[in-house]
Amino acid sequence: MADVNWLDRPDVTDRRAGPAVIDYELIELLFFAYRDFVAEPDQALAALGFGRAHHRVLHFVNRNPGLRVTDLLETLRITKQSLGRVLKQLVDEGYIDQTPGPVDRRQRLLYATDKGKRLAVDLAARQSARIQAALDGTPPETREAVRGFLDRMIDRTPYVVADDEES
Amino acid sequence: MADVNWLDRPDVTDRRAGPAVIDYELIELLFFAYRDFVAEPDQALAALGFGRAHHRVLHFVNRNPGLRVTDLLETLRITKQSLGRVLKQLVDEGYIDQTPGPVDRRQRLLYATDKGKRLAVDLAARQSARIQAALDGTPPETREAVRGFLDRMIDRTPYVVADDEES
DNA sequence: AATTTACGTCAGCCATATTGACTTATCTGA
DNA sequence: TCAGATAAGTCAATATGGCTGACGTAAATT
Repeated sequence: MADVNWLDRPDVTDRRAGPAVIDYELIELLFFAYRDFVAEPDQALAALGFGRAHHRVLHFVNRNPGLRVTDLLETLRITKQSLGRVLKQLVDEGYIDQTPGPVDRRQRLLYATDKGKRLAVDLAARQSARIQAALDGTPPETREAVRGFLDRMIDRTPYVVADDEES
Repeated sequence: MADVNWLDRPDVTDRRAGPAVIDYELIELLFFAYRDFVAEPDQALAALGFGRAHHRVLHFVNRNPGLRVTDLLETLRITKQSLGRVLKQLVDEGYIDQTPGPVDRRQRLLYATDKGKRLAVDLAARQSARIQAALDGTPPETREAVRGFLDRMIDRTPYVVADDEES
């Protein structure tokens, strides 16, 4: 059952049709790192009957009190219907409050309740601990290099929400 | 519709119950970076009637010719039944070949076909291009810092496959 | 010969996403 | 003022990718 030694392996890929060099190492490290990065919160959430989708919603609401539903849709890049189900559960179970926007009363501004804050912070603390362990003993430049790299991995082209109607 | 400026925001979290400092910035950058990292292959795959699951299987088979089904299960950390579905499609549509193990004939060693290799390389090239763009203009230390960070983000505790029977 | 292993399969379930169509309330601009 | 746009919610159907549980079969191991 010898482990497959994925990391630091020779590149045996047929690259006749591809570019000169493909960074398989970082591609695979990103896959494995992200897999384990989300696995820990997933476990904690499962005990509450929640999933990854609830985590994302609660996280961004907690981080941005008074967030509008539309903002959440753009951030998560999911549809209103997908969000609806998950958000409803979080509201019903007392993790998130909705209040009408003071200026635009069509809006339902979202706030994490105390219970919601506690869960959000608990999950974030686990993930942060993993990050800090991975940075442990490295100079500040390491975190800065990682920060810059991840930042530049993000699409900067403005995201357009798939037109629901108007087509 | 002003964008929510997620990055570099003040930490408004109630941390009474949490650790002194939570690295929200890297937590969120990881989410956004990974979201966009997989979104591009997803689009290309959708045109072929495949999904993210097919991508992962094809990728690791292509990278490790002669991989056993068991190895793939450990790498992806999914069940045999889940793998079965997507693997069968990839085999049926000529992206992956299965051949009996020369020494242990119970094994079905997996190989990407030429067609499979072409798709795998095409997808990897897109992801690699994104990575290279994110590293563009940075010194070699940046890639090394990222590599080390991601590597240390991976769980090192040996993964035990959920006992199917033997319980 | 008995047991274990590698792999596959049937059946059903769940979570998360999708598209499309429609409603309600509210805001905004000509 | 009122027509149209916008914010949000909802119903229904569908797809994908996971899961558990239960079996089956062939081949290797002890």
